[in-house]
Amino acid sequence: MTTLLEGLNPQQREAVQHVDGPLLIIAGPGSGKTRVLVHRIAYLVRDLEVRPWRIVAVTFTNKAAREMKERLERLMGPQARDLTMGTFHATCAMLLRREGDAIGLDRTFTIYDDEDQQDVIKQVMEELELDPKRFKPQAILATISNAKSQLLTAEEYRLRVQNYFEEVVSRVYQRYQELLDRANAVDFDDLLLKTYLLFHHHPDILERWQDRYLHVMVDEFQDTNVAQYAIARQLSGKHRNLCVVGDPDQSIYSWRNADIRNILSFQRDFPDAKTVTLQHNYRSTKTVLEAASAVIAANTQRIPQHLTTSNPQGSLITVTEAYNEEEEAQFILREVERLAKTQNQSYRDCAVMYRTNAQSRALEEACLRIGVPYKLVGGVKFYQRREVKDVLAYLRVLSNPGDEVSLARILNVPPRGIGTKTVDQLTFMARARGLSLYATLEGLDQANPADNIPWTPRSHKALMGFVHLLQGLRREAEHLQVADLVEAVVEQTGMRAHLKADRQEGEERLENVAELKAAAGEFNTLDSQEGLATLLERAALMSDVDKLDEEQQGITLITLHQAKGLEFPVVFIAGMEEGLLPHIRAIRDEDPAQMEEERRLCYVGMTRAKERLYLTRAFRRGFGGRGEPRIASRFLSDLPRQLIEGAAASAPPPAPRRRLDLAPLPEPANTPRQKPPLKAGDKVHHPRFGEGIVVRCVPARDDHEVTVAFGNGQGVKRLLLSYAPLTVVERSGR
DNA sequence: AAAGCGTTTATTTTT
DNA sequence: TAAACGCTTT
Repeated sequence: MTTLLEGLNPQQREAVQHVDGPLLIIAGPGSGKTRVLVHRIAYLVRDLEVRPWRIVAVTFTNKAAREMKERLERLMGPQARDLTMGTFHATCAMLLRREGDAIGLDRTFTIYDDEDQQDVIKQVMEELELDPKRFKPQAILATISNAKSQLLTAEEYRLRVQNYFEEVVSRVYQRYQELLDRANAVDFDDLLLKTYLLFHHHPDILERWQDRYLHVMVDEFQDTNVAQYAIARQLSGKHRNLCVVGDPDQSIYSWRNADIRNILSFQRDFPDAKTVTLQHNYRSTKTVLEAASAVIAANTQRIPQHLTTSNPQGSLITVTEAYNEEEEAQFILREVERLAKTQNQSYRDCAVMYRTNAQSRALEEACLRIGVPYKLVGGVKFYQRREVKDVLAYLRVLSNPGDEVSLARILNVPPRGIGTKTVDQLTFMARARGLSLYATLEGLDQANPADNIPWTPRSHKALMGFVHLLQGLRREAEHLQVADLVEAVVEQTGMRAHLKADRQEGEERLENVAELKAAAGEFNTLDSQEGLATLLERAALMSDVDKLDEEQQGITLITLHQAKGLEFPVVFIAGMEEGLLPHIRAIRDEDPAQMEEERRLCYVGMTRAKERLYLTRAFRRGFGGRGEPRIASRFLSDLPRQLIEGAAASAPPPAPRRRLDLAPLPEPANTPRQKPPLKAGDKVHHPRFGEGIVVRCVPARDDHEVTVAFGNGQGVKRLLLSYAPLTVVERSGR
């Protein structure tokens, strides 16, 4: 038996050993916080004889939970399986399945994803005769989500309405919730809100769980929202052993309503909390750490950290400018190849990170062209692909016939002659009779000609066929193993035949369906109902990072957000440009808080690197066809010069290269040297922004960066002289 | 009812 | 750019 405290530094040891009362661990990147959490749990179980089932640990992704559990199994054997470990959402789903009865939630409830939610919102808006152009469903949904994250129910939200938009939201929220409740469905936010309400209104139930959980731990605390923190407090309310781990500098999910103030609230709510700070980095080279620290230091709303490392200085950070997106990707892959050949670096050691998913395309294409294997994280999520969701919708209805979003989705999938008009009339009929859609459908079986049926005999026959199909499948669902049920659905609904008929994408779609069946196979050991429920829950709560396989060969393509918590020997961050990182939105909104979050995102990306870090950008990026000229990210200028090699250290870059294997792009109309630099005070004209006055013009690479203040509320723009279609209206006096 | 066509429009991050 | 929408045709 190894000693659990061996090999820990004093601060880590302090965190592991503080087991009585609240504990806040501020853990810098690479400071071994997972190690601390794992050892702390093992210490509790092995040395202090806490029963594993009395510990709950909440992680940010299912993957993190799985890995932690695996490590714990190695330390303490199979009893690690008794630990409660998962994301907030998964943990709450578990609690609600067990206790939901108390708040009128049937255990077969369906979890609605973003797409399902939008369907409901649109339906509600139609019902309330709200113009989706005036009020974007997206925006309404986001506002509702925000309210829920702060534990505001529809009623409570209504009391706080401040303006007309919120008034509209309030009405939609009310009806939206009615529909969800009636469908025995919850959305992501409900998983949290309803858990909170369950405990809030049923102190007896809360007490049972409070008794059970002697220790509550929360990882990635900086990215929790108000509801999540409230639940953590509820659960730990009795024993007060709440341990939270986080790093304010790595808070990057405020757009998902994460509230960095939770850290301050924690200190206020638990004034006796012990705080441990982990600032020694075991991951990165000195160079990487210094550079990242320099970038994050520019944030004003933060507590300064001093990160240290005993790791070697390591190689310089490479900053590269490519002509366009394709060349950027090509540079990255050439470099990957070079490292593989000369540095004996394996593909799986390399990751390319970017701000937006759209950027993955150029990278993917380059991988395919050059023949480098890759693992794409995210993009179009597996469980959200149309054909997969269609099959899942059938399964959801079989499990929970009240799920009207799914029922509406499959009524005519594959096409069976039930058109929008028939569906509308069916919905109307259900409303009129006060029945669910499903009950109305089943009722059609006994319909007699006296009921004036508002559709043609042909439609009626189609509807009856559908009813019988579902009834047959429901019977089979009772005894079939999940994978076989998937098979039955694909076969009997005619989806297989329908997909086969699609020459273009049919094959790929069938493969996806087969993959779903394989995923279902994992739950074949469970009994039919349990297996079905587990598959549906997995489909709803699985994230893409969860599926990332470190063992698999290939470079990783991943967004900066998803990269949180991961590490790679070699990291490329692509698209270091104004408008991308920081994102245009943070610039346009001129919101310092958003801008600081962009900077944190950059920091998170940089600190993923263990040995080598590359920051790349493109002069032009395909956006609406013809590439627009781009300006270097402001974050690049925060890098200490001596840590950088490559173009951006202000040395002139190589002239834009032409790619040989593609048709040459047209040369820009004006090459830099033909255009005399402008001077401050010059009056210029831009076809889009109109007239403006030059504020500044400085040499940048083999070009000039011009800052122009435009009139007409266009604001101040930074442009590249060679690419901006500027014409001089008037020279300032000289 | 369904496929096909042209137009618009909006561009982040995801449990 | 490309997705999503709405309109028209078959």
